Amino acid sequence: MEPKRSKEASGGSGRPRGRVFAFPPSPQRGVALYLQVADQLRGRIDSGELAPGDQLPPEVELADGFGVSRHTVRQALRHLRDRGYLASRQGKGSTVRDRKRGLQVNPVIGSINDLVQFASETVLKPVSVVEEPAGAEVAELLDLEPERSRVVRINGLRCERDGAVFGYTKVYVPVELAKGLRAETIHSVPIYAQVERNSGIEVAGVEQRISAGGADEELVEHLGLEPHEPVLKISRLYYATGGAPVEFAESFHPPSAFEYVIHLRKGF
Amino acid sequence: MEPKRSKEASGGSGRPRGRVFAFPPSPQRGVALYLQVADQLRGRIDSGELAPGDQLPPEVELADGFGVSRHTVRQALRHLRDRGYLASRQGKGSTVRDRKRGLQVNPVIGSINDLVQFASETVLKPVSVVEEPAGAEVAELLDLEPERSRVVRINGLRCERDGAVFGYTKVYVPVELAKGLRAETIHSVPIYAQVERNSGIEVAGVEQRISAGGADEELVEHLGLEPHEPVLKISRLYYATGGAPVEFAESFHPPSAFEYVIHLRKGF
DNA sequence: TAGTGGTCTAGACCACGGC
DNA sequence: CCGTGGTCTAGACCACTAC
Repeated sequence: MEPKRSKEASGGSGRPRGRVFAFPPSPQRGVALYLQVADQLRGRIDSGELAPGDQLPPEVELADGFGVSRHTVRQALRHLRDRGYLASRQGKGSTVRDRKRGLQVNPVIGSINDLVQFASETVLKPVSVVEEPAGAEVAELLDLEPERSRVVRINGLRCERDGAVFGYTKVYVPVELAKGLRAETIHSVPIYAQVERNSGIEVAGVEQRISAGGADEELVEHLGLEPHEPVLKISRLYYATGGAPVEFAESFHPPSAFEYVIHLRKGF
Repeated sequence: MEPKRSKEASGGSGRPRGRVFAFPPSPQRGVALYLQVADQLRGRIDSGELAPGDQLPPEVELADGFGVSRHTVRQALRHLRDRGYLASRQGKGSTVRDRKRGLQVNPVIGSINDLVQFASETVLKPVSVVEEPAGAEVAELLDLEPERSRVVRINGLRCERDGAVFGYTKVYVPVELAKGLRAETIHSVPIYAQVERNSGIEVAGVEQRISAGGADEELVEHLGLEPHEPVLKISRLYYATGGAPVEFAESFHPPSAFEYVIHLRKGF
């Protein structure tokens, strides 16, 4: 017994005790233990120390190595499994999965939170920000008058936090809703979130259409592709509670750098 | 202590002891306790006894009512949360979600049932059915031994009921699971459904990866595309309850003929 | 038979939300 | 301050896989 530890963080933080898989410098306080464990493992995966196909040590061994209980290790593994990093099979073990950069729509529900999560893990590096008349297609989608209505268009590179580019995005926002858009925060704060905050309009949903296309000059230039090279095209229409469109975005991704993963499970 | 229970099922099954939320008739043996708890709760939700917006009893109370530990209750709640039935907030409690609206309805494909629906509305016109050794990639995905294991491969055209072709599909099934596959029914009965029926294995989920690629000779021939023309590529890995892969399928669609639409709505 | 993940219990402290 | 979900420990048995 005696689960006492006189803790300070959520549920307590760890004290190094194990060996091989222990926390290197010092466990962060204030962060859930299982997240620290998951981060450690994810780091080993991202760094290539654990390659796709590799088998993880048994849970009990991990628990011992990290100096945590097996339950905590399992929580960490579940976290990584949910995010596509691992696969586990009873009686066999857990193995590292091949995970391209991509949007994971998880368990069954693709909630908008997945999108938020995804956006917060990536960076939009603006290439151009212009105000212009809405073209026919954009006007149609945003419920504006073609040519007469004006939109703010933001083109930029989709990057990982480490700078790796995995896509090119064009975002269209009606000028009226783009008032408070700050160029300085575009790279880190999702545009739809800024629009939400500035306009008071709440984004209630997103309609995504996934298709394929060939690279045009713009993509060739910014993504270093060959002309007409196949790219994954994802267009998103954000709309407010009443159904009014708020923002339209098109993203283009080289298939080698991005994959859209959807998990469907048999419902009840 | 004394966690002994001399059980027969996985981790033991429950014995009615609680009151309000106890198991009515008799808990099924052989089914995980947390699934039985989840089923009970889901029943109350589906029947309307627990309506959207309603708050669930606290976890400790549920645990007491069902006569299980809080951990088991939490596992059940997580199960339901993952499936869009519930939302939980620290300090507040768990509430029933409006699953109709809260879940992204996907006009094309959204849950596994939509996939069934989709498959039943379309036709697979077989071009070739062959038995062959599993290649490296397919063996990896289906958890088979490369070259030694054999698979049945079915290539065919995806058509609307009216005959319009909108894609090309390659399906791989381990020979052991393909025994009862009848060529005559391939066009109308989804292959995974036939595998299910013949093998007794139940498909529990599907992992879909959406990407883009260029048309190869096979696609040029059967879909009438230009070489290297961009196509939408969707790979599906069907797996059974334990996670064992059952079937792998690759579909290729010209962007002009097929679009993947996903609708996300703001949950809590 | 041994190893590994899956399930379960009993009990405890912490953080958040509202009173 | 209290109630509720979130996290964590320690220990145990079961089921599936492979040897």
